[in-house]
Order: sequence, then structure tokens, then C-alpha cells
Amino acid sequence: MAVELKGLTKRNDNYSQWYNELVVKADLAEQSAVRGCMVIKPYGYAIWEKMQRQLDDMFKETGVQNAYFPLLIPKSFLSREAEHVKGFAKECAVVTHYRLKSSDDGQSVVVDPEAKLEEELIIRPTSETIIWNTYRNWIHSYRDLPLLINQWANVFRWEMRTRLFLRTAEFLWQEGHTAHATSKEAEEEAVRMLNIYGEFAEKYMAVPVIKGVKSANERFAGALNTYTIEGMMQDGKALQCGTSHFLGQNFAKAFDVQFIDKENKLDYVWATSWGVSTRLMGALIMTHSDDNGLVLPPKLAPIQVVIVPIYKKEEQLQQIGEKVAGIVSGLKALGISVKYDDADNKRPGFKFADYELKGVPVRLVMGARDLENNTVEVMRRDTLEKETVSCDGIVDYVRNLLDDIQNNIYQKALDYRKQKTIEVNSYDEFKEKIEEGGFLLCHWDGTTETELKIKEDTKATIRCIPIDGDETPGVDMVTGKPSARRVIFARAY
RNA sequence: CGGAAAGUAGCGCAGUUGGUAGCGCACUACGUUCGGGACGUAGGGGUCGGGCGUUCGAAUCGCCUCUUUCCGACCA
Repeated sequence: MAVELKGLTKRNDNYSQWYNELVVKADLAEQSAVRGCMVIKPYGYAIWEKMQRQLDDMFKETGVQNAYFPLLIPKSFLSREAEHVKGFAKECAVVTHYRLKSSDDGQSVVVDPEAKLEEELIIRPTSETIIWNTYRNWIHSYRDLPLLINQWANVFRWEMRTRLFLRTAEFLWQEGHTAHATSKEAEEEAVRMLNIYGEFAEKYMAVPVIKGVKSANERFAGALNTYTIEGMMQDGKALQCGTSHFLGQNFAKAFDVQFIDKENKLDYVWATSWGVSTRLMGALIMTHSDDNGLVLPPKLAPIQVVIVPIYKKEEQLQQIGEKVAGIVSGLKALGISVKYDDADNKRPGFKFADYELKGVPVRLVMGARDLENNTVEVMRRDTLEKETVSCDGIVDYVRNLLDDIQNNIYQKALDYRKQKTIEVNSYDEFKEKIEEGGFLLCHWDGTTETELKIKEDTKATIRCIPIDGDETPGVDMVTGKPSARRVIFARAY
């Protein structure tokens, strides 16, 4: 399968080159004038909106509420939590002045040196600090807990290396920040959100993911425990699709957030944070796309069905339009988004290719011979198979087809992952197999030292310690020391 | 911040004994087409990243500079 990717490369066999080109052509996004940032175009944003809406509904079912916190964070906030500052300090954009003025020659504007801020502000790379600074005022008693807040926002990290969707300097995400009375409750919350992410990825994005725990080395800055969902892209590389962190009392202590418990004793609250970003769109693209462009899961496709008329004369178009109107209203009644593309400045062949590039799951074509026979040609994007179907019952047919496509692309991705997931027992075998991509299930002695050595030698990292994995003990493939269970190694984006 | 490459039309590129800038796509107009990315004709669009130098003459040669991309370290 990974070999097939070579067929996808239009200009050379660098996957990301192909991927960037495709993304641009499919009208999802482009690079902006600002280094490392992206412009998300309307079609791409429509996908993100569908993801947002679905996730938001899932969050709210667990009692989470949305709120919004400031973009700018006083520099001093970041240094309150030692590990956190270490993780983010190197990639913060800093606001130092609050005013510009005309230059002396009047030709441009310059920073007004008079307008220097007393304390610099940083553009949020994540909002733990400013949110926990606020929570201090919101939480006094166990009755105020749990506090379950989510924010949809942009964040900014001055990344050394950026890649469209996967690692842009600015990205959109949601970040949940919860506060709890007990450690156990907080840990459960982190797992609950992990499960929501897993369900979203598999049921809506049709991206199979492995739920697990990060090793200490890969843990979020300031967390005691980081949970992750890991997906496998078509080139065999791993992509972290979402994370959920158990933060312990670290942030509560850093921002002095205490509460009175039922026994009237003062204690620090327990915290979680969790997030997914526009990187999910990268995962969506890289999991399903093929040579012809995007393949979108019906549940997230902005246009689920496109109808293309084929005609020679105006009156023919009119006849087709009348016939199609019934199908359109039938599909819309089922909540299916339909586009009837009767634009006459593009030929049918162009439209076919264009909607395939955009990943529209189902295409209906109606022409003169269909009018005569009361039929319509149906094409499914995932397999590119065409079929001529009677117009009677076409609405139900399409509805079932959409479900079928949703299941099929998930199954296809799952089969691929199974095929590329192997158990490896020796380090020599590991070095050989890692070149082929995929997930390698290996025994590991649990030390950061061993993990770093493997990373140094092979560029592979521990993606996660799977929650539902094989619990059979063994010995570490590098050091020969005892290992409690197999973990997943892979090269990652 | 190390190592490599590239900056020429909106995009992708060509352009060597140095001679005054071109191709494909896209765009505009008209016409013919329309069951898998149509074609014809006519058009519009570039101070060749910037600066300095060599020369009668520089996209082309030299020096400086800026920017971007790719490979490392960092990362959702």
C-alpha cells in the first residue's frame, strides 16, 4: 500500500510534496504570507466546521461548557509552572509594544519606542496558564467542582519547521480545561475525553486510532500523564491525532487554586486538559486520499452528493433540472447535502475530475439517455465504481450508499493498519522493519534512556503504550531487561 | 542554529560563447463544443528577489544582502 503512494507523487516521490499540491488543488488551504501560517479556504473550512459541530455536541453531552479566554498572556504566567515553561518558551511569539508611528520620512510605519510594554505579553501557545489564573477566582468550594470548560480558539507556536495542516505556526483547535476535587475523578475525565476523541476519529473521520498512554519522554509539558490517539497514515508513518492530559495538581499549585472539601479541609484541585486541532484535517486527508484526490467520509463531507447534468440544448437542461429537483428535495429531506451543478461554463468531464479531487462521496449523472430510461448514473468516490440505477427509490439507494462508503473507507484504513502492524523481537529486525514504515510492537524496559537510544539510531519513537494492548511480559529488545508489555514504535510526523 | 538547493507573469517552469524575455496552465472576448479535465482565433499581464560592481550592453559574470523550500535539533 505504501508503495502505491509512489503513484500519488506528481513531481517526485516525496509524499509531502504531493500532499501539498493536492491540498492546494482541492481548494482546502494554502500558505499565507506569514511564515508557517496557512489560509484555510472555504471548502476546507467547511470540513473543519463539520468536525467542530460534531465534537462540540459530544463534549456537551458530558456536561462541558464553552468559554473564551484572552489571546495574550502576561509573560510571567508562563514561568509559574517549571516544566510547562520549559516546553513552550522556545516557541513563543512575544508582544513588546502597543503602538506604531510614522517613520521620520513619512514613508512607512515603525514601532514607537515610547510605547514599550512594562511586561511583555506572549501570544498563547496553549491556554493552561491564563485559564488557571482565572480559575483561582472561580473555585472556592467542592460545590464549584467539577469545572468543565472548553474553548475553541487559535494558538500560535513559532515552530522551526512547519507543514500544511500537520504543523502550522498558527492553528485552530479546541482546548478543554477541567478542575476536579480528586485525583481519581480527574484521571477518569482525561480518559473519558480520550474515548470521545477515539469515537470521533473512528465513527466520523473513519480514521482508526490506537488509544494509549505516552511515555515520559513524549509527555505534555507539565502533565503527570498524557493519553493519546495515534493514527497511521498511508505511508506507514504515525500521526498523533489528539491528546488528553492528567495534570495532577501542578497548575493548581502554580496558580494557587484551592478549594474547601466536604471535611472543610483546604486542598489544591486536580486538573486535566485535552485538545484536537486542524491537524485532524491532515489526518483525514492522509488516511483516505488516493491518486484522484481527496476521499472524504460522508459524515464530514461538506457536499455529500453532487449531481451533474449532461445536455446539448437548453431545453434538455430544463428537462433534466425538473427531473433532478425531485431527487434533490428527497435527499435534502433526509438531511443529505446535495449540490446540483448546472453551471454551463465547465464541461462534464471537468466537473467529474473536480468533484473527485474535492472528495465528494457520491456523484449522480443525468443525461438524455437517463431521461429516456428513468435512470441515473451513480458513482461512489471510494471505489470509483459506476452503476446505472433506476430513479425510483434512488433516494434510499443513495442514503445506504453513503453509509456503505463511510464503513468501507474505515474498514480499508483498518485493514491497512493491521497489515502494517507487526510484532518485532530483536533490535536487528527492528532496524530493518522500521524502514518499511508501520507500527512495530516491541518490548521495552520502560526507561527514557532506551527510548532515546532507539530514536537516535532509527528516528522511531514510542507512539504509545496501548490501553487495550497485549499484556504479556517479555524482555526489552535492546537491553534485554524485563518488559511488562509491548509498546508501539513508529516513525511519526 | 548547522547542511543543501532555489528565487524570471497568478501558478509551474525554460532561458551560456553576455545582445534588450519566453513556454504550459490560469485569465479576458467571440465562436464551435459538452456521457471523463474541449478546441480555434484574438488579447491582457513581468522594473528577471534587492543592492553594488565588471561591460558599449547583464536574467546571464563577480561580490554583498534578503527571502523561501528541503534535510537535522523542536513540536498538536
